Amino acid sequence: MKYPLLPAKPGLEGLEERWDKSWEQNQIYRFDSKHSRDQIFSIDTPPPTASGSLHIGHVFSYTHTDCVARYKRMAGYQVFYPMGWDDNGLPTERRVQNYYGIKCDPSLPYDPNFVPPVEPGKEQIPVSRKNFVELCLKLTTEDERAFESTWRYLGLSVDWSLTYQTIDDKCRALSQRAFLNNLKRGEAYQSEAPTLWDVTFQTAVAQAELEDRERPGAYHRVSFKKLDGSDVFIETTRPELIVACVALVAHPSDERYQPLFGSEVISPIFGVKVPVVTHELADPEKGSGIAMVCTFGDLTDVTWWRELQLATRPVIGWDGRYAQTTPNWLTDSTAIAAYSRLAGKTVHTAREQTVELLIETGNLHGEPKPITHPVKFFEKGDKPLEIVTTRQWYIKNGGRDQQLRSSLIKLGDDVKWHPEFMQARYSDWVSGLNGDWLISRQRYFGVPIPVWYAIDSNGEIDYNQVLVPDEKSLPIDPSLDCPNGYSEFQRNQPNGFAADPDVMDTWATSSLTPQVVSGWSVDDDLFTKVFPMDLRPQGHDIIRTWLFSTMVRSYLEFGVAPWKHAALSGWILDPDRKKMSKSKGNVVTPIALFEEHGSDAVRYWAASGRPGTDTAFDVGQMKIGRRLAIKILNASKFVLGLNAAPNKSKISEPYDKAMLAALVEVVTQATKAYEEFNYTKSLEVTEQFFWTFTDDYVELVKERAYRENDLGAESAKAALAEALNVLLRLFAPVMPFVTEEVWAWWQAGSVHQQKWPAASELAEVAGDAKLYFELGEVIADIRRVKTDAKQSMKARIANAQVSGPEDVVSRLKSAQADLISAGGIDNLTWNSADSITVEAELAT
RNA sequence: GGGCGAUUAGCUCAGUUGGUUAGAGCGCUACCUUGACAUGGUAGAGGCCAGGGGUUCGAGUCCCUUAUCGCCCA
Repeated sequence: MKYPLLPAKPGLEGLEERWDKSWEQNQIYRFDSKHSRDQIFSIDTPPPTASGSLHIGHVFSYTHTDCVARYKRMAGYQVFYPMGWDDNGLPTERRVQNYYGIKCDPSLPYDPNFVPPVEPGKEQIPVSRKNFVELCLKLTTEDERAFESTWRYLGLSVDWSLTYQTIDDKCRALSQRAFLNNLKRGEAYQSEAPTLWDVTFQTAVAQAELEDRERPGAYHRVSFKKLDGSDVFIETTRPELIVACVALVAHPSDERYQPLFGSEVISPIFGVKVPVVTHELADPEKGSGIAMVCTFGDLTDVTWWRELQLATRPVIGWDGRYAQTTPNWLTDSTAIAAYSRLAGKTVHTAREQTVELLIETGNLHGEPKPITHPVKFFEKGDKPLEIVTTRQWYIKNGGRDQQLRSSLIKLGDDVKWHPEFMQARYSDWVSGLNGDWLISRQRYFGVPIPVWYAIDSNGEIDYNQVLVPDEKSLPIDPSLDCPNGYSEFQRNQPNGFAADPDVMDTWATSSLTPQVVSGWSVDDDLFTKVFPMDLRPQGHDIIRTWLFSTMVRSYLEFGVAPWKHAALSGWILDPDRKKMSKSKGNVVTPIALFEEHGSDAVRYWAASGRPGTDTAFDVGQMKIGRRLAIKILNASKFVLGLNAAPNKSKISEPYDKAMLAALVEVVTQATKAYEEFNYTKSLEVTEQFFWTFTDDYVELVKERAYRENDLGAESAKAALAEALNVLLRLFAPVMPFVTEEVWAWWQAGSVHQQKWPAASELAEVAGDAKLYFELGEVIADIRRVKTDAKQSMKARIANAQVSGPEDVVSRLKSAQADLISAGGIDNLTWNSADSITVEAELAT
């Protein structure tokens, strides 16, 4: 057998572009739905956020999934492996604002001729919502093109014909349909309630998007007046909310305040009478033990307000500023004058003003005591959240329904978690929920909430009269489309209709990725074949958001878990064990790494990070991967340069059979590892064998293989070719480019469409693996003698004596010709001993 | 404060249901250019398995505890 395609000097350069093109042309990874459910393996790929850049952490986790996908494909499954882009939502808005120097003003009319400036100016140009959305789409399309080429360079075996965007028509329609189903079943509802609110983005924020940050604050000791004129002291970090105070609260068992319970006190500066109430949550240890309840300083205030049915006195508006009009609970002239110093101010300024007022009125006692305390932030925001009362849409998630909560926790048992301990993160999160899922966002680029409201004859919007669209008309934009039975001129008119102005939370759409890719409600045949999906790979940091919300939507719609397996990948840490992030400036761009080390080498590094384990960014590991890739090229070139071809009937030598027996064991272990999604283990056992194969086996059989017209040579060549054939397939999931390159030198088709090696393939020629390891040990001992004597490996050994147990010696004798030639031994003798020992003396 | 995870060679990590003398690669040191490979190869040195206590014939592995680090939650 001659191999005309075998290169004289093999190399890794250019493999990525060449094979990506070939795979695309030959549609190697195209999903074919003409298979039954049990032959299909479906993957619910995480859609990366389009408005950013792919970083090394993405490369890490997506490689893991790709290794599993490639294994499953070779193991005989039709792999359903789509890619999506998460392009709706706030990150895109921000990127578009900064990139073009524009901002969205929904009150403006659409300008079809608007062209954004080449360079963003100092002042952001206001544009209509439609113009804004158009620019979002334009920029995300460009970003997504770049993402796809990065993924192709990395060698992800996705079927690119299945790509989706969370903002595309299909996703918007599906997201709206799912919402309308939730609405129909009573799982989606609107409610006017205190809501965590980001004043910068002017949008509501869900529990899952919260972040506690340590911030400096100060306890201000402030006096309220009892009705008898004496003082009662509270300590507060938010004196600016005195104007919004509705009660004082203390623990029911607190002796100090017993006489006050049920009475009223008068607030400083504003002279408002507020009741003194009791509640278990009031902490006697904290401050003076009695606290001010306001509308709303924090979530505890909301609890007190709700459970004790206190008054509502809102002062902070959606823009984070104090209301211009004087609140109606302030009546006397000093209070009104005092409020004029707060009206229109930010929270920060109002606090300064209130402190001044407290000093002027003699109600601040002592210096404020500085403290550091956790303050709630929107994870993407940089101002503390306020709590404002707004009308919002919610989806039930068990946060207020013990039965649903228990069902969702139990649903976690229907998913197999990798690693297992990740299930605890899920259960803990669900157990700790304290409200339903707030899905409406007061933003522009996203999936619109697909409803309108009737307007009564007085021109007031009636939020109880929700107008919904026909399913067939989805996706709709209620600000552009009309509800059934109305016409456009009735928009915002008495007896007409008004659009819901909000969009849905990004997670409200991305929680539906299994439905999106499976063709739910669009392609029933596909849906039954790929849903529930086999695998959800994702980062463990978004268990509370993406994983949980996906469970919720699937449970509400179908009553089942959306996947059989969830594989949680770890994070990439920089060499100082810090999480890599843009703000630290320690992010590495993937393309530069691919070009420097080769994609296979980068994948090798990624695959050496165990499932669920945080892994250090390590260029050294990529260098090892590169060395392995080069070794694969060279070892293959050696085997094929012998014109070797697989032929089991020619394999006669015991040592050749021993090597194949050892390989059978590797196949068994590598397969078992992949069945547990443990690509790292599989790579490790394969790699370890491969190095013994090249260092020991190849060296030992080399001379025999070079002989001509010799049965021993035929045996060696056939065994080498059989082994190469198996090894290339074992390496293929981790190192798709170099294995494909070598495969093409001597085989037809793509290695990625071959069968995963089975132990049974080699069973008939597998001998006794023990000989493989024992002979390796002996040759290593021979080499050591030469190294110790600082001699070349070519140096002759005059006399060698190999000792060992009888059975070992008899095995080794069956390969003594190989040992003599590889070791350069002139005179070899055997001896009996308890363990293998080698004595050798160099020829002079 | 609660939960989860980690701690093994200078570095990055394996170490299976407890079972001989704890492994690999990188780095380091020495040597070798041999008909696949210098983008190599051969070998060597290097470890109180975080500390303490316990269970056991036997513990890196199981239990308790302390410390340090990371993450999630309050």
